[in-house]
Parts: sequence; C-alpha cells; structure tokens
Amino acid sequence: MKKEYDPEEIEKKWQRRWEEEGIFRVKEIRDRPKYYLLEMFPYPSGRIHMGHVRNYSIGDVIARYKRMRGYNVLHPMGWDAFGLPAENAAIEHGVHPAKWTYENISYMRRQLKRLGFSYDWGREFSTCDPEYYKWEQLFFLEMYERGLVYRKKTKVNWCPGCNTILANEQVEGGCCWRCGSEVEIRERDSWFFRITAYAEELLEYCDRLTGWPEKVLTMQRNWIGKSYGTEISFPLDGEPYAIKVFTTRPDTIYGATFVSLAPEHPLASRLARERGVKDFIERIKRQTTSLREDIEKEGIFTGSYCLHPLTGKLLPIYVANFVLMEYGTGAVMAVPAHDQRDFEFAKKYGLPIELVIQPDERLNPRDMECAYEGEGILVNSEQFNGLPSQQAREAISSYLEERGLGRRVTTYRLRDWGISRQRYWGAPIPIIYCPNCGTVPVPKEQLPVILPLEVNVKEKGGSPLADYKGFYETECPICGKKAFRETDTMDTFVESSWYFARYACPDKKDAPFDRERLNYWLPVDQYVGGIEHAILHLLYARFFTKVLRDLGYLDIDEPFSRLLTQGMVCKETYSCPIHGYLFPEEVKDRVCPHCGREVLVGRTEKMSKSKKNVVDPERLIERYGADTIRLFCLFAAPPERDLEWSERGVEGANRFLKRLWRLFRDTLPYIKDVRPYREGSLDGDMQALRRKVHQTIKRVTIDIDERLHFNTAISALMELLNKMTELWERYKDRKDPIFYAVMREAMEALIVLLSPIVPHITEELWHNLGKAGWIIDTPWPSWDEEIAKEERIPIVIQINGRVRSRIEVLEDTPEEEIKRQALEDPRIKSLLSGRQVKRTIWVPKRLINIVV
RNA sequence: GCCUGGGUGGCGGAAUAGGCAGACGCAAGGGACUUAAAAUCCCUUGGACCUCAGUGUCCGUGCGGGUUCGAUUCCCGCCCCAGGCACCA
Repeated sequence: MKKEYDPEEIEKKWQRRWEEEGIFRVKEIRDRPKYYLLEMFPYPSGRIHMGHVRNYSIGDVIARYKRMRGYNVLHPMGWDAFGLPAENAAIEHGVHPAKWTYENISYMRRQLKRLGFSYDWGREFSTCDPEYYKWEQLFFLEMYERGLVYRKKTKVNWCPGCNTILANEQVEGGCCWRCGSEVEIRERDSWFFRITAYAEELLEYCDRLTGWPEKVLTMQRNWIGKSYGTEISFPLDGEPYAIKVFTTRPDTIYGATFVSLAPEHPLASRLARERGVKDFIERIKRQTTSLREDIEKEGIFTGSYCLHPLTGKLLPIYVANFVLMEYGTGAVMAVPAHDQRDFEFAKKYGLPIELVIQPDERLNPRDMECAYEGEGILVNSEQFNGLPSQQAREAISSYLEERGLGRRVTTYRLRDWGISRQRYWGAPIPIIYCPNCGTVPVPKEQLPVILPLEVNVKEKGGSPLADYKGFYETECPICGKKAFRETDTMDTFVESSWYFARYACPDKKDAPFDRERLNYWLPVDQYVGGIEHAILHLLYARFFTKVLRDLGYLDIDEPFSRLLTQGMVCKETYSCPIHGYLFPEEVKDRVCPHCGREVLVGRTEKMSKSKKNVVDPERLIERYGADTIRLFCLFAAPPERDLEWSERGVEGANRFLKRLWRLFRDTLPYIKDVRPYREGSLDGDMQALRRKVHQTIKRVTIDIDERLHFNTAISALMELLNKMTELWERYKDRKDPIFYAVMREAMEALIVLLSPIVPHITEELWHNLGKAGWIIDTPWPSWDEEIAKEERIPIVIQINGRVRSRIEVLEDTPEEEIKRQALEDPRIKSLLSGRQVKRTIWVPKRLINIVV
C-alpha cells in the first residue's frame, strides 16, 4: 500500500469496481427483509451544492448501515426536472429548458457518482420524461372522474410590463423581479386538487406517524387547522338576507359590535352603495393575500346594518382587509374586547368595545390596551351571565341551534391545492376545451399529452404553449370538431408527490406501477430531506398516497414510515461596500478583488447563489476527496441542526483520515496475518483497549441506528483511533502476540464501523487486511456487554449539590458502602466538620449528594 | 403578523430519563523533529479570584423569575436568530 493517503486514486478505483460489479443493484428478494431508503431527489439546477452533499451523505450512511445489518436495501436516485429555473435560463441565456435540464442532469449525475453514494442507478428517471409524466396525467384524469379535480377562479400575480403571470418568488416587494413593474392581481380559472376531502384523514394519521419528528407533525396539524366553531346568521336590516359568520368563540357573541366582510364577499359589493366603498373594495382586492399580511388593518363602513341575532341591536357592516374569503364564511362577527384584530380595528374607527368575558383580574373596556383573548366568566350576556366561557360556548351554540340562528360546524384551515401554472416547463394538464362539448378530458389512450420541445421560450408574453398552435389546436375527442388544449401545466409538487412509488418499478411500461414490486418495497422506511419541506411537499405526498390508494394503485396509507429532516448548510457572507456580495474564493486577504476595499464579513446564512456564500463541493472533492467531505458533513453537526460551513473543519476531517491511514500502514506488517482477539480475559491496557472497542461498537451502533446522530458516532471512532495510536506507540516493539491480536480486532472494528461514513478508504484498508469481498457485505459487528463494562465507576460526591470530591467504586457497590466511603473521604470530612447532615440523595452509579 | 424550531468556551458541537457542563474536532499558545519550511507528534487552553496555588473559591449553557437536595435539561415571562406561511376569527 501507498505510504500516504491518496484519496483520488483509491476513490476512483473503488467507484469503478463497485459500478462494474453492480453491487448496488437491487432486486426483490422474498426471503430477505427489505429496507427502502430515500432522500429527496434534487432539482437539476446545474451543480451539486453542499445541501445535497449533506442530505445524500446522511442517506448513504443509513443505506449502507442497513445493508450491513442484512437488509435488502433500495436506495434510488432521480431528478425533479420540471421547474421555473429552466425557463429563466432559457430567457437569460437562450438555452432551451430541455437542453439546459438534461445537461445539468448529466453533470450532476457525474458529481454524485464521484461522491460514492450507493445508488441503484438502474432506477434513475427524470420527471420531465413523458414516460414519467404520462402517469401523472392518468392520475389527473382518474381524479377528475372522481371529483377530486375541479376548476375555479383564483388570484394570480400579473406583471403588466412582462405581460405574464408571476410566481410568488418572482414578486419582490409587490413588483416584478425582472422589470420592476408593480404587480397586479388578476382572477383566472385554475385547476385544483381537492386535498380538503382528505383533511380529516391527513390529520388523524399524524398520530400514527410515530417515526416522524414531532415538530413536523405539529406544523402539519396546525396547517390543516381543524377547529370547532359555530356558524351564526346575522339578519340584514330591512332585507330578507342574512350574513353568515363563522366563529370559534360563540361565547363572545354578546360582545359583537359590528360585522366585517372580506372584500371578495358577494355581499360586500352589493351593500356598497357609495362610490368610495366600491373603490376601497377594488383596491383591497388588488392586494395579494401575501401582501396584505404586512399591511395595516383597514376597512370601510358599507353604509348598511345588520341585526344582532340575540339582542336585535343594529350593527354596522364593514369591509375589512384582514378578513379572508377562503376561511370560514368570509364574514366575521367583530368582538373588539376579545379579538386583537377586531380591537385594533375598533380603536382605529371608533367602534364600541363591549366586555363580555371577565377574567380573574377585573377588566374595564376603557382601560384595555389590547383584547383579552383568554377564558373567563360571562358578563353583559343576558341569561348566560356567570357561566365560564367554555360552558357558555356550548350553551350559546345550542341556544342558537334551537332557534335556527346558527349551527355547529367543523372547519379546516387547509385549502385546496391549486395546481395550474402558466408555465412552459411542466407536465401538461390533459384537458381539452371544445366550443360545443365544453371541458373534455383527454381520453386515456391518447396519453401522454406531450410537452412540445419545438417552441421558443420568450422573455415577454405568457406561456409559449398558448402561442403554439401545434400544441393547443386539437380535435374534440367527443364531436371531432376543432378544440383547444389546456395550456397550463401542473405544479411541480405534483411530480414529487408520487416519485417514491415509481422507483419500485421505473421500467414498467404499460402501467404506472407493478403491483408486486410496489408491495415489496413500499412504504419508504426512511425518508431524508430538508426541513424546508416540512409542510408543502410532505403533505402533498401524503395526500397523493391516499388518493392513489383510493384509485386502487397503492396498498399503503402513508408514504414514509420514518422521516429525518435535516437542517440547512450555512456560511458567513462576504461583501464589498461597492461591489456587493463576493464569492469566498474571490476574497484574498480580506479585501475586495475589484477595488481593494476591506470586505465586510456578514451574518451566517443559508448558502445561496444570490448571497454568493456558497462553496463548490467539486473543488473540495478535488482537494480532499469524497470521504473527507462526507466525513465533515456528518461530523460538523447532528443532521437536524443547521450546519455551519468551515474550511478548517474540512481539514480536520481530512487529518483524521490521514491518521487512520498512517496507523494502519504502521500496524499492518504486524497484524496482517494475526487473527483478531476473540476470547480469554485480559488486564491493564489490553483490557482497556478491548473494552474501548466494544464500547465504541455499542455507541456507534446506537448513534446510527436509533439516534441518527452521526457526529457523536464519529467522535467515538476518533476516540478509539486516538486510544489505538497511543497504545501502539507504547507496545509496538514488545512483540506481544496478545497485543497484536487485540489491535487486529480493534482495527477490523474501526474500519467496518467507519465504512458507511467513508466507504472508499475503508474498502481499500479492508482489502489490504487480506479480506475478500466487499466491506458492505460484511456483517455489522456486535458488542459484548461484559467486555464493554467498566469495572470501576467514578462516583461524584456533592455537598448541597456542589461537586466536592470523587471516589471510584466497583459497579455494584451498595448504597450504604458508598455513603460510608463518601463520609470518610478526607475532603468531605473536613468540609462537613461541625455541620449536621440532614439527608443524603443517592443516584445509582452516578453520585451521592449530602445535604447539610 | 401567524405556525414551528434554535440560542452552551475564540468556533462547530457533547452531555441518550433532572445528577461531574464543555466529550470529539477546529482555532490559538508553547514545545519536539527539521539547515529551513510544510507535514507530523507532545503539552496547555471557559472566565475571574486567592500571602492555605489546592483534591482551592466564586461565576458561567441568550435574559429575568420559579420548581427542586440538584436545572443546559422542567415551568412562567422576555430578547435574538432561523425555517415555513394563506392575518385562520
């Protein structure tokens, strides 16, 4: 073997051999337990970034580990290939989105291969391939048949300058990111998936996803937002209509002093008698809902009144910008005393504040500086006075129901999923509009509706599909006359909602899935991806799984049994006061390369191209090798935390591998033909080393298997290497066969335990040890609890909770004996002299606390 | 604004069920080797204090309180940072 560690040579060698032998190809093997490990597939943006390296390094450790534990592991990779950046590239650089995407894919595939991940590349696919998206179009049609797809009006961001619809991310501060024009809100027909039909099931199953982080489940539960409330009718004054409001606080009904409508509410414009009111409504309607967030609460009196359903009082009707048409009924009974938004609104427009819930401390509406939103006792509420608010909710709801003035309802915050995108680079929606027959689904046998490649993506104007006759002009499948295709494409979240299932059988030609293979592999046992997908992607994938189950394709209820959400990769930013953000490699000696000014070192933020605080993994691989990068990504932080990039840390990881290499090189001549130590008692350093080996096996196994904390697994392995190096220096010349045997056992364990993390160097060392076969096919080592056990354990002696001394005892020393020893400890004795021991607290195997 | 996380030495982090705060790594300082440098190896390293330099004292896990014999860990109230977002009545 080489004298010095040469990562490039050994990594390329083993990557080639693994590929030649196809050792990561998997087939269904009935009598072996399967394990499906999946990482979120990448968008082919151009090059792999550190977030990918981290994500896929984590996944690869688990995949390789599970394989060593005897599982038949499916570990696939592919491309989430539709999306907006391809179109932006087309506009900016004149490259066709397809060319751009496929070139990126081939570049990034090479980068991933260079990192040595254990993918079964035979299952790779891209979602922009008609062979993939045609099944998605099929699902769309089947969902349409079942009423799970429908069309309704929705708001879109319209840029008058570019004459096109903008995505939310293309709107910056209310203006178009490309031309700076002020963005308008327009209404447009869009296709929706009826995810709300699954709201209850999606919520219920949150309780069964025991392998998911609680924070993700909490976010999803809140997103679905089930709430129990009451719908109450407020009759209009002098008209035979009523405004239906939704409230979760019917107990506050006597505190309602006005009613607020969403600007989109049908009654809003009807009631608006004056021109000023109409203008206000039109102005608010033009604000996007996201823009309205930051805007001050404002509203206008419609000039009309309604009647309080219980007191008969006249209440003014307002239109308010903070009332949402999408939630509840689009109308709110305003209770300023007990709702902060209503409170602010009432203060602003001088509306009365009526206190109806009295908490323990006496509130007076005149002195209130904010609304009281908590529970309390009802006051000013006629016959309900004196009831606690919780009981009052029930009593008032029942009272309203009995009189036909209201009814109890369950609402969800979750809204249906709008999937229409006025984009070119996406899967076409398989619908035809016929002047005679109306909206006609594309017959299934005509699928796929292929996205034409021979179009020009232009900077200005709408979707190229809407300009391309060859695409949109077609025949009606019913009457055969001239008809038009839908030119919208699907949200790219649709592709990523079912890709995990397609990996089970990506070669299936005549159907989306092959039932038998699907049932063998699904569900995904462990899913790994960024925390930023905690809601949208993960909820959509769960929804799609349930839909595909109900359409008869899948036999599972949930796609991902276990979920690991990783944090982001961050780095400090560099900027020049004149030239803006700078790439780290541009900065030499902390000065700007353009003007020589000192660079400002900014906050640590998520790596992003716009801030230029990115590190190119490829450069690091060239310099240190794939194993070093993988090791660093796993060592620097536990997976769920954000990872702060540090070039120094990478060097540290590299040093560790060099130390491993050198120790192995030095010991090899002595241990090459030695059998690992297996049995018999040892003492002194030999026993200590062997104990460390078994302790390390235990720690690493638990860290990888249960805790998914690779950073602590690695630190345990570093400790083992340090111990081995130390003892090697001390004993290498003693020609002690027992020492060599213990070293051999330690070396084998170290290499095998490290192999999921740094597969190349360990494969090389493994073969140098004279082993045949792949290290990934080596069974994971087990530990012997007896060998791992410390004989003497340190016990901390505290006085009043402060550490004052330590003693060492045999593990099973009884409490009485430890107490006796503690009190006899000279230091403790002197500290206790003249003081009365009140009690002692004994924590087995840890400490004894003497309270005086 | 709302939802969800996070905050520990100069830095990344460790402490697995309330029990030794700072494992492991980085950086820094000192030393060894070398003609020299790099590489490598060894030692020191949270802060302050002390005429008992010790097995010493005190402070210290964002800030302020609380529970407890004992709190990085649990509870209450703040501040700051990050992710997500659709003002959710």
